[in-house]
Amino acid sequence: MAKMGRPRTFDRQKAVVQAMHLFWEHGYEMTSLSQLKANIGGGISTPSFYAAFGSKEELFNEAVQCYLETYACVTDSLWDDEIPPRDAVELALRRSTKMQCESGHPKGCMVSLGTMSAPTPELTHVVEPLTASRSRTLQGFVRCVERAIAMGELSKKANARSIGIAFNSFLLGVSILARDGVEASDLDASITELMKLWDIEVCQPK
Amino acid sequence: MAKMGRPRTFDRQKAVVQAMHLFWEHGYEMTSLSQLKANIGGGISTPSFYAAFGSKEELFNEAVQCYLETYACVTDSLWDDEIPPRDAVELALRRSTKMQCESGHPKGCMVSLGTMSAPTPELTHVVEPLTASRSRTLQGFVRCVERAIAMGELSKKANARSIGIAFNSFLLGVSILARDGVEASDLDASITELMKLWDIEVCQPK
DNA sequence: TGACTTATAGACTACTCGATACATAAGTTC
DNA sequence: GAACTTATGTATCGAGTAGTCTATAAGTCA
Repeated sequence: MAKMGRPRTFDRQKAVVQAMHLFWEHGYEMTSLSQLKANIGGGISTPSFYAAFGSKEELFNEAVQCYLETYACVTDSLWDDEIPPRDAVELALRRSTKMQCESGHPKGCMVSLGTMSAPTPELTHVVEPLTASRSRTLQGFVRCVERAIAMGELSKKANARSIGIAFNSFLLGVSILARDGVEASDLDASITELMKLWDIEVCQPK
Repeated sequence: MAKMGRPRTFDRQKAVVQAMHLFWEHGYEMTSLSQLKANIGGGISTPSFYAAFGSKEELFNEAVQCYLETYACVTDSLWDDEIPPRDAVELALRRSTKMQCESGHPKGCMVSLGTMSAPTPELTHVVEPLTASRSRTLQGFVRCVERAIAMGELSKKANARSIGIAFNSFLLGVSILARDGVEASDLDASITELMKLWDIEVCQPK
């Protein structure tokens, strides 16, 4: 049975993607309803917007969900136990950096740059999924180091949390550098340097 | 000769510092005139604000200048040729991280977090001093690595720009981690790990 | 055909934004 | 004292914010 009532003049899923790009670029608060309406299916009216999405906040949540299910997957290797931990870390860094510098969408990572998106305490909950995702990624890096220690690849003396924070902090910084226009090749080369941090912790053969 | 006219009811320099803290926390756009007025000397009126500072943008510029001349000095070691380059890098990282986690002002670095402060192209110039400062800091890190190579401390094969980007990206990430509530001690420990990146590039004695 | 359902368009609400006009208050200088 | 200078308070501006009301258009179902 087909849907009843007057059909929508725009593609709802495409609209969520367009909204995601706007929120990604400008943050939650700085993306206005006018911008969103203007960029959805060649422009829609206010009631159409509210009928389709409920509110700005609900659309933001959908956009974040969409981001997490697509672009954010570049760091999935951090939780893949099939991949050797060193490769998992390097893959996450290289894939994420490459994604953040791609054309066709805003530079940087929506999750990282979302720190400033809701500067007032009342709006903290809006941006909570982003905070949670950052926390999860940090845990992912730490987890890989822990796995390497458990496997005997890294020394038992290695500080998993400190090393994990180092990799994670580097990756967060990439968002800002990508926004500032640093070339993807430069960032990729700096990952090669950063990975030496791993190699220096490797257990020396006796 | 004392100043003519009715005296101001608030301390202008203190007001700039208070404004700096607000801009630091919320960014340029998300800091409203109401907030600024309310937080200056127990509350001032609109005309008093404009008489004293000209406009929101001019006050922001003053606040940025104030930041650069005070808090931002934590990375000054990067341009101090009296300090051995490795120490200069480590000092900049540790001092900046410590400052970013201090209480008494917003967490993170105003310069780093200012990326998102002016999301529209028309406002890019407002935030230009912050962009310039980020670029300068990156150059500072690269410069230290170059100095170490010239001194023979680091291998001639070392890629100064890549290594500099790695240190700089880490430090940019610290702003986001500090906002997210990561402990200063954890960040400091991760600096210890990161500095191994330097040591691995050191010329091996033959 | 007519009842039902959903989306649309235009007008409008209450509020906040940054910024200004005008009259007045509070000082210094002569 | 009067003239001058600067800051202040009240009241307001036009624009933009998120969101709502009412009526109508455009479909499906019986």
